[in-house]
Amino acid sequence: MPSDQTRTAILAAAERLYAERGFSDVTLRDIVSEANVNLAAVNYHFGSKDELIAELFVTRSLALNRERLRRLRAAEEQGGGRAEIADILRALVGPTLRGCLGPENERATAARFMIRVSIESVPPIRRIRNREIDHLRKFVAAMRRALPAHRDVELYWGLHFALAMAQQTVRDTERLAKLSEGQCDVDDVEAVIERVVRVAVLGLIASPASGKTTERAAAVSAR
Amino acid sequence: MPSDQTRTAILAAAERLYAERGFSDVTLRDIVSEANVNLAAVNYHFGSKDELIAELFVTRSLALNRERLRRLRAAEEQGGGRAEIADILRALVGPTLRGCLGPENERATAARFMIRVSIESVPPIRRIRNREIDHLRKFVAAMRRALPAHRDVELYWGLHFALAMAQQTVRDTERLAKLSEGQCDVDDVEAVIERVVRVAVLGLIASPASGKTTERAAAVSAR
DNA sequence: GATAGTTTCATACACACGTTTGAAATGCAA
DNA sequence: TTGCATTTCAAACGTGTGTATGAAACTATC
Repeated sequence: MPSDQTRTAILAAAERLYAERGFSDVTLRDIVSEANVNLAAVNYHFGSKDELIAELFVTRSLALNRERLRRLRAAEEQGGGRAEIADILRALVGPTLRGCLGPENERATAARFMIRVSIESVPPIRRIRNREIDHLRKFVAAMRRALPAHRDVELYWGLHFALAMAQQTVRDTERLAKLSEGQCDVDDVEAVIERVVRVAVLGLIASPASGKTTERAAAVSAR
Repeated sequence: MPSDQTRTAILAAAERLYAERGFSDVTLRDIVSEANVNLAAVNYHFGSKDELIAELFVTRSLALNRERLRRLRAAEEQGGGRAEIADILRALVGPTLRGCLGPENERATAARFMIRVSIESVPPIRRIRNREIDHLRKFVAAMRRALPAHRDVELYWGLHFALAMAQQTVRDTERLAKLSEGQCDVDDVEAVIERVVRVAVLGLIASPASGKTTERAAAVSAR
């Protein structure tokens, strides 16, 4: 029975450091020092540095996608098979933001790591990352049901922008804080989520390709 | 009189490679090979790898900021000192997108390099990057004049989201293309700019903090 | 408690990196 | 041409990296 104590310690330390400093700036020696294990332990338990990164990515990617889908299904179930567009986007960006922002910095590591992944393209990740497309397609399908009058292009752009705002908020919290001199409260995660969702929905609803844009946008913005 | 032929070749090659593959994946040997110069030339002309990056960044950063400000001033002049919010955001995201997207890949290098800069935080850049805050503050000031009823926080978020959508579009063109199976046309740069500006403006106008959100959002989306 | 399998450890290897060196080549003024 | 400064070049240096090795320590089964 292998005691995966060392394994776990390595994974935790690696994720923490990668999230903080990025892949290229973290060496195996940094990781083993942080995890208080021997240098050779990484290669013994994971085979190589790349496989360690890949394992981290697969684990977190699956968890994030599962959480997103869980919330999407819940929203669709509640609406009898058709979820509101706002709820769909909330299911998409919520898990990412919740994991990255907020005062409690412990759980932030996982999602911050995923953001790193979306930035730096280390070889082992690029292969796995194509699966994300399929995952996102499920959200496009849900959006299609929510906004049947919209052309697909508009939905793609809407999803793209929603993710853009969420990820950039995580990535560049520092700049936003400096620019606003702390006025933009990133600790209130739910408020940030609503903000992202609101703008994304507005952009979708008011899309020039769909009819009745005026009333729809007005209805949303009046909430 | 120093013939800066080598210098220029190094700068061009470095920018091209950094834009393509990021800083950490490009070695000096890659650069000098691409530029067809000797390995020692980099240290002779620039002192170190970091100083080469810094020089690239300073040059491009100044150029981008200058272009942005030029367009902002033009918009303000045309409006008699007060520019429309859409024109302000256009002046902000336009130069970035124009430099990065579009079919002609030659000029794309410069802006794509700047995007890399905004992603990877190599030490020499982090120092210089604080100046960007001051630059962005000028746009906040212009936005304040355009939307005097808005609280500053809303303006910060609006600017943040506009930049987010622009930068993510540049950064993740590939994912958007794959997801939409080529339906999202990123080659029509001006259309992309309008798309980003429109969504950002909608988010600002319909901001819950300002009065009369409904009519404003309706007016914009009806255009 | 002996033994086989698993895990840890100190150490070393091979390599790629940024940088340095000193000589050769080049350009330019007198 | 001569003399001097600038620029190029091949080669090497030192360092930090991921990985490999083989012995030691540990664990569990009989």
